[in-house]
Amino acid sequence: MPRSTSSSSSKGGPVTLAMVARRAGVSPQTVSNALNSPDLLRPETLERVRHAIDVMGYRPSRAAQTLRTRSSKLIGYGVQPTPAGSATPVMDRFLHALSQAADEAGYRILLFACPPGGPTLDGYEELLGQHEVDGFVLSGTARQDPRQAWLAQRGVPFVGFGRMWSGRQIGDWVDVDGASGTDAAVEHLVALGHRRIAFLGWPRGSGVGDDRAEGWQRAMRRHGLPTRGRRAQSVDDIDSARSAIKPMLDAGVTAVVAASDMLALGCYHALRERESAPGRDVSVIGFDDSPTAAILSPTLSTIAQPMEAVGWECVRLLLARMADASAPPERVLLEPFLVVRDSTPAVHPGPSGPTTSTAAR
Amino acid sequence: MPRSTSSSSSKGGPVTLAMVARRAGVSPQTVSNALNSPDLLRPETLERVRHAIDVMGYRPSRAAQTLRTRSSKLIGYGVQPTPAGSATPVMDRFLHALSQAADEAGYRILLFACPPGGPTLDGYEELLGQHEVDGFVLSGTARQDPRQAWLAQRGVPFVGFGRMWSGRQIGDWVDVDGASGTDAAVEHLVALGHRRIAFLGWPRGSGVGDDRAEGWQRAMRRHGLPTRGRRAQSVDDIDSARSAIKPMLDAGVTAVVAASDMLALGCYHALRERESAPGRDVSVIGFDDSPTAAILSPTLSTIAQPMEAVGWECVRLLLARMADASAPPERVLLEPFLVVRDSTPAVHPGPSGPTTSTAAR
DNA sequence: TCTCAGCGTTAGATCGTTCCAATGACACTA
DNA sequence: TAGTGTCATTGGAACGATCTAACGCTGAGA
Repeated sequence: MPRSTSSSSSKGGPVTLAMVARRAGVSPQTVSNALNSPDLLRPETLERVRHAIDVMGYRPSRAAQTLRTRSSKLIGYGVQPTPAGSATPVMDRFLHALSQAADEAGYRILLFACPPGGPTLDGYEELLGQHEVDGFVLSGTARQDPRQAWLAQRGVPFVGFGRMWSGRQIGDWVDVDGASGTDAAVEHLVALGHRRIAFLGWPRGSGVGDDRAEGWQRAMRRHGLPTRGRRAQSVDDIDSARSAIKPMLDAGVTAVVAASDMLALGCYHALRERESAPGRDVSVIGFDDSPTAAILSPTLSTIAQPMEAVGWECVRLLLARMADASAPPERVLLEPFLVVRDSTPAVHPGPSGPTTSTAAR
Repeated sequence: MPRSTSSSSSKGGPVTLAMVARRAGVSPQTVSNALNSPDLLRPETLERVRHAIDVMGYRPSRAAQTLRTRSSKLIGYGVQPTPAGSATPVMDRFLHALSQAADEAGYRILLFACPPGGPTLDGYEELLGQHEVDGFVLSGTARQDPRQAWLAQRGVPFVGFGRMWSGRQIGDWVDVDGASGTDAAVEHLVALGHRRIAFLGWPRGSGVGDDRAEGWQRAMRRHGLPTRGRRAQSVDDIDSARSAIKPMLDAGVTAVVAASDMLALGCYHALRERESAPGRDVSVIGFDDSPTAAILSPTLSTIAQPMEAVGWECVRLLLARMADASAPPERVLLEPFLVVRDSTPAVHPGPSGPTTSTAAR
């Protein structure tokens, strides 16, 4: 393994295609072909060129490639600062998956700062104007997000993490099936013997929140369980959540499915206030698997979003879109998964007792 | 303000320097000068060129600039996935500040995936080989981090977020003064009337942990308070922390300064176990201001790291290094700040009572 | 009177790569 | 033998910017 990467520091500039060509006794174009269309070369020539490349530690210059091919192999991603204490707590996983998936396809992720307020188009325009990126990954796509339409209009490939909940769907996106998550949460609780299961969600109108509520509702109906009067709503704040869930606890629910870990924590507080214990007296399931969930006491069962998979899928869809701009839009809905912890113990000793034939223990 | 940015989509390719030159009635080079050294142009020519640039919506092509100047205006940053439940909870703030600061200087941040284990050099080598980046920002610099030496050896500009705790200092870095943070924590507690203040840290030998311990120690000494037998240690895990702090509580400490929020949470558990209440009976201060801190009950007072400032400083130092490779290394130590919450209430009704003249209220 | 530095601008070469059209060598059919 | 086609390779021209050296002219210093 020669791999003398030091050659770049041995003499003046870096190793160029022409230098490799001279050494291998071929023309520059042949070296280019050896890299981009190896099947055009005769095997022995290919071997010779490859050897020269290896010995000299040659790496093509991205700048020159970009200039010539008009493709930077860069994907733009706008980082927004976390608004407050919540949201995207696992962004690093997403970003890691994103760059890893990009890397494997020969792309890289280029960051740029999105202003804290709503996402503006300035940053996107600038990156495009300078032909710096081939496409974008959007995240935190809100309702009525102007970016999708703006990008679509000028034919820029993009993929969103998150559906558009209102208006016409534009472009490709990857999202997590919140309904499926809360559905699974209900399934889990029913299997543990619960029948009076409340849902603590956000005020109606937020797409994500309504989606999560819907999964709870459909699972309840499937099991013939009542949903009327079992649904509470609150903004994503502990104290609001605490008071919002009280009536449900008064009504004797034995389990709560919350639309976020923050809301679930509100349940914890409401329970403690009435000297009940989360987990022991009332089971609680959160959503998002925030870092906090694992260290609460009792540790919080929660629905986790497969952030790595989201990252991979974003890159996959984006590459497909860049390969074929006219392909029909692709939308991927990923399944979240339930992380069972201590807030949903296996034996449910609540007032109603187990009603299904779940094997205890 | 014409600013017809649509011109790039009106006809074939993008607007080039030559096109602007033709329109302004000057040579391409003059347009280049208008952008890079405006003082070379006669004011009227400058105005004419600028007008043409504006009307045509011209933006220089980064690829061409990079090819010619051999400077990509890109800064590399390796994203590591969060190891487990801990660390880098506020990475998005850091990244946002980083890209914003870079943007303002005409640079951008390029991500690449660092393997989960130790940081390898492969990624850095590849980015350098292709001349994709002008410098690096390193984070999570561990003791004996090989990257610093490797980069320094080949003259690549870099700046680390985090000191090197062992071995010779290499290159520029930005770090947060942990000792100053714990010092401030002790100051705060003393002002509230506490005198028996314990420190719960990590096992000796970790640079960061020892640094934080040192601040507690020096502040205690300054106030003539005893530190012997007041220092507990534990790995960053709730249960370990809980049992580690027990002896201190038995010894009657009225406040605990912890080296991390996780350890602080261990204190909470230890206190509850003995039917004491964090905040009411014993004050607790954590470190890092993780998202969890604000939602614990009682909410946890904690030392927050100025992540935005760290980001800015990283970029500042890196740019300085790129401008002058032979300048003496610069090291920046930023002050963390105390976020006062409910775990350190103003009135300390512990067994010893307030000893200083803090206004009760 | 002669030299020379400075003025704002320009022509031409250059960075390292890929695209396009054309090359020569070779085997195949007619 | 000439014609046709395929294959592997090549020369030259972009891509869009910046760098260097020089343009013709003016006014100051010798």
